[in-house]
Amino acid sequence: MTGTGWQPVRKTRTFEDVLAQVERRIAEDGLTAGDRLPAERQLAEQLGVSRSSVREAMRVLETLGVVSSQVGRGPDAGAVLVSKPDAALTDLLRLHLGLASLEPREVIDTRLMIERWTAARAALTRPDVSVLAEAIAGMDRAASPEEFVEHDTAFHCALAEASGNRLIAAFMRSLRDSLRRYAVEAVVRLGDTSGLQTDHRRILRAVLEGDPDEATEAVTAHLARAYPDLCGE
Amino acid sequence: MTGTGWQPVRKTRTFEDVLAQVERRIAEDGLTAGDRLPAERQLAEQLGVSRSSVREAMRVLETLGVVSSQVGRGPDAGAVLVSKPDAALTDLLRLHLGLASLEPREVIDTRLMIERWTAARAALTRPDVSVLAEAIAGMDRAASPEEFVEHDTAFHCALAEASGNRLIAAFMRSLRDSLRRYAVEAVVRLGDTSGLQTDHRRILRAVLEGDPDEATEAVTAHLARAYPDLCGE
DNA sequence: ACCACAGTATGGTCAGACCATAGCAGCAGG
DNA sequence: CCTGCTGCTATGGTCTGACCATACTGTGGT
Repeated sequence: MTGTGWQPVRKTRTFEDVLAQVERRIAEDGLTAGDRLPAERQLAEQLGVSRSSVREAMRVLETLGVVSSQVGRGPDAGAVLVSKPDAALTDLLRLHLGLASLEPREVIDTRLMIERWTAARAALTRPDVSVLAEAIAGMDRAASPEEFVEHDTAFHCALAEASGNRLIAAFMRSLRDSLRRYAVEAVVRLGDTSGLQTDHRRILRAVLEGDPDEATEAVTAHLARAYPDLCGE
Repeated sequence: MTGTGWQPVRKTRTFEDVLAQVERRIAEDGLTAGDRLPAERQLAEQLGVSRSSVREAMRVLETLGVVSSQVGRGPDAGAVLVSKPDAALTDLLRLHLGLASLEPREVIDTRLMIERWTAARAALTRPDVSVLAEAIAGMDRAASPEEFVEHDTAFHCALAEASGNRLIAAFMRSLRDSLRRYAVEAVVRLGDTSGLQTDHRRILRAVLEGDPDEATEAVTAHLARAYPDLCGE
């Protein structure tokens, strides 16, 4: 694993073989989140490799949010299959942003794309809007830009959850994590948050009334207000 | 690293400390793709940890598409910073699909979202369409569903590249990799690919004429034809 | 019934060794 | 002077075996 397309003929490393075996076992045995993997020493013996190689494979799986390792003993100890792609996506975005191999504009553009989609979807599914309303109230009470952004994140992530697509929701959470700094900057730059709140209420109203086009329009206007230099086309 | 939000108070493991140090060094020294990291043994000595811990950290960075390790000696040997998020995203999607923690419908929905965005963007930027035309010609020549899907993937990925957003383009490539099986199934199920080709030409025409709304409409109709059971809302 | 304690399986870390690889430096021969 | 071979060396990749901290498990005493 670790990439299907690779031009170099590079010999597969031992830990990659372990990864392939584990993945095969997951597929064949139909393992899902909550199931346990064999212990490291046991797996090493089964596959005829050293524990180091097994550990490196575990590290990869852990990075991808597929397993979680717990020390100690008992039913919850050892390597357990989980489903936490959020951390992996967050790390991915943060590191590539740090490497300057992704520009903020690209990440913010992606966020706009996701927001438009989730808003329209949420308007169609008529979700429970109490979380959204609570987030707006939290922003009203916020005493600092950081606190405002915290509730703002909750609002937009709740919208993403409401869309019913876990992949897109996970992506949204990771994007917000990576963009927290820019979000705070945007709030500070604006100074007044009343315009943003007007947008939030307009989005909430559109979702409540089940009007996907209006919801899309509302989030577009919202992000254009927050990042005026990036949303002009 | 490995996730910013974590409720358990778990003691930071050594390799996580190494990751944090490496990430700090990347940020402080302004390292970018192409720069070299210290050798494993050297890094271990500098940080006062064992080589195993350094290696586990390297495995994480490699999984996230941030470094690439080359054996041997010389300027290209050792751990080099790269920027290859594709493999990481592909592995992420494939594993979570295998774990049944993501359903195909969610991944296909995500694809629809991205396609609509990239088509509209491509129509606005008026890209070089020769690659798109060549992909369509390749599909005309295709002798098998697999070959057809190969050129189809090239077409849609080229559209994503044309949008100018590397993050979204990378996501698109990963989605196509993960969905290859479903794409082939869809082509086989349809039997006749002339309808799909009509769609492709319509998309190309919309991009050529710089009509983003028509481009969006065209890809939506295209995916509705390919996955009729998933695109009804 | 409860509690204290030893047993044990787990992941986490370390030290040290060996291997294959691939560039590099030096030397021998033209 | 140039060319080609050869040994050196730094690199990642792997293995072994050890030790630690942790947290459940079972036992025995109260």
